[in-house]
Amino acid sequence: MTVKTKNVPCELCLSRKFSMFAGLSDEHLCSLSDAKNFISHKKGQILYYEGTKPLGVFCVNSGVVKIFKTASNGKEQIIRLAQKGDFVGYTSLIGEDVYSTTATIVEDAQICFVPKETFLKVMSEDVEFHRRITQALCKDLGVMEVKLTDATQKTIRERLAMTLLKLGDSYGVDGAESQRINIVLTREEIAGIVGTATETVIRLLSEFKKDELIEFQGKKIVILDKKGLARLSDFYG
Amino acid sequence: MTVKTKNVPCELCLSRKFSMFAGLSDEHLCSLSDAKNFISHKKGQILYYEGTKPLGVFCVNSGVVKIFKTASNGKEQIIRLAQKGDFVGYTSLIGEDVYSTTATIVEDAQICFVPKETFLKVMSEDVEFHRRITQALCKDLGVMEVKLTDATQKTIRERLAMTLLKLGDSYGVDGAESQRINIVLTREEIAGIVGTATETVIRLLSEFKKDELIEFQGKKIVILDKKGLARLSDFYG
DNA sequence: CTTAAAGGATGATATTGATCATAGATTTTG
DNA sequence: CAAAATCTATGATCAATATCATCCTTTAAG
Repeated sequence: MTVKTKNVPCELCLSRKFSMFAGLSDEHLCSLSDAKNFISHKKGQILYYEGTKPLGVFCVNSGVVKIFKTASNGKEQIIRLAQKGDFVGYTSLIGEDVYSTTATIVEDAQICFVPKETFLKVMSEDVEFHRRITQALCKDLGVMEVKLTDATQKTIRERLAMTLLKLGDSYGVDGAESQRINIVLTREEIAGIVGTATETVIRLLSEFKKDELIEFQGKKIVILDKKGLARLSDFYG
Repeated sequence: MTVKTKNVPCELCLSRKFSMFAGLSDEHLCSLSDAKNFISHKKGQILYYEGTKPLGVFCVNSGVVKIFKTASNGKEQIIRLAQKGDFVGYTSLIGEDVYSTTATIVEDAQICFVPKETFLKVMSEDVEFHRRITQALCKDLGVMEVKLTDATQKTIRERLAMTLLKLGDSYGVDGAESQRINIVLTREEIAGIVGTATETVIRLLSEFKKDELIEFQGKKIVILDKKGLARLSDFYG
């Protein structure tokens, strides 16, 4: 169930400092603080559905959100995972379009909802903020270009190895000789990131485990051999 | 060879009206006109290479430009084709990054080059223009999401059928019962759009031809049965 | 606490599509 | 105009991976 907790003022919000809201004037921070809603979400809840109209922007304070498209065969293609400090749903809002994706909670999350008017107002008044957004969009486009190229030109094994390394970068907790990916994803969700069938992920993960590239700790994956995975993920290595 | 022709002033440029430059003030148009370079490019020439630093933005007046990434296996993944009115290379410029793609001429083109400073100045001074750019970026992101999803979830046959339909939309010349795709692409380039091997494209195209979905007119493809292709391109049809 | 549902694992099988090889057709170039 | 280069075409083969089926394990729900 969604729980509206007492609003933490944006001025005091820690995750803000990692977000595009960093650098806003006090005035704009206050108008955000006033207008926003701070809401706790449980795993599985839905932030928005593909095809519906954006009413505002979500700003992730904690937890993880998956943003995906549902393909015509019913499978989910995960476009990205959003965590602390990330904005969700702003492209559709700014692009004045319906949501091109669906967003659901993967790990219990606390998320601020900033209404459309407030967000657009800040954006139009703070040129620097607008510029940061534009830049972020450009970076995102670059990332998507790489994803598309990888999707068509790399094998599933390579893409899975890459995916693990990237998850390690974003959610990794480093140990002595290993890195635990500190997020629980089902095999189906990993398949949704890689863009493959669930069974294939299961098989390849056991192969990686047999080859001592990774191991399982409960529901989490531990990377044992980063270089090995990197070698696998590249075409020539 | 690149030929610098007499600059057509932006005020009088027809293709401008289809571009994001539409709606600029006379003052900004003039500063563009003064700073830009109008250059004729021949097929095969290169606008920029992946990994190099953007020095400005290209605005296509006529002709066709392909924008692609080179995968680690050496194959080209075409990200998009740009034609009259399209901007090329602005994401890397705005994102303050090196080019993420390479751009080359597919059909003889006339292209304006607007230097970085001029472009950024206009962008910072004209909020509306900035907003249009931001919106275009959002749309582009939406397009890339669809492309990624299709790349992982659709078959090559489906993607090729889709590609033909989209090329028809962008470059089609309608006849009585058919639509000629009025652009010359090699099978290798089509493969680069679809994200597959050249041989596969050749085989599938002959299959489509045998099934009377398309025919060849010289080096161009004519769509005979749009609905048939649409049915093929969808998962359930 | 028992049952149902979801997730994970594994085998068998089929198919798609990549790769390699070769050859003809067309275009470009010296 | 001849030679080289590029493009198209087609066959043969093979590997990767999707799909289907089944079973076991874990988690969630009544």
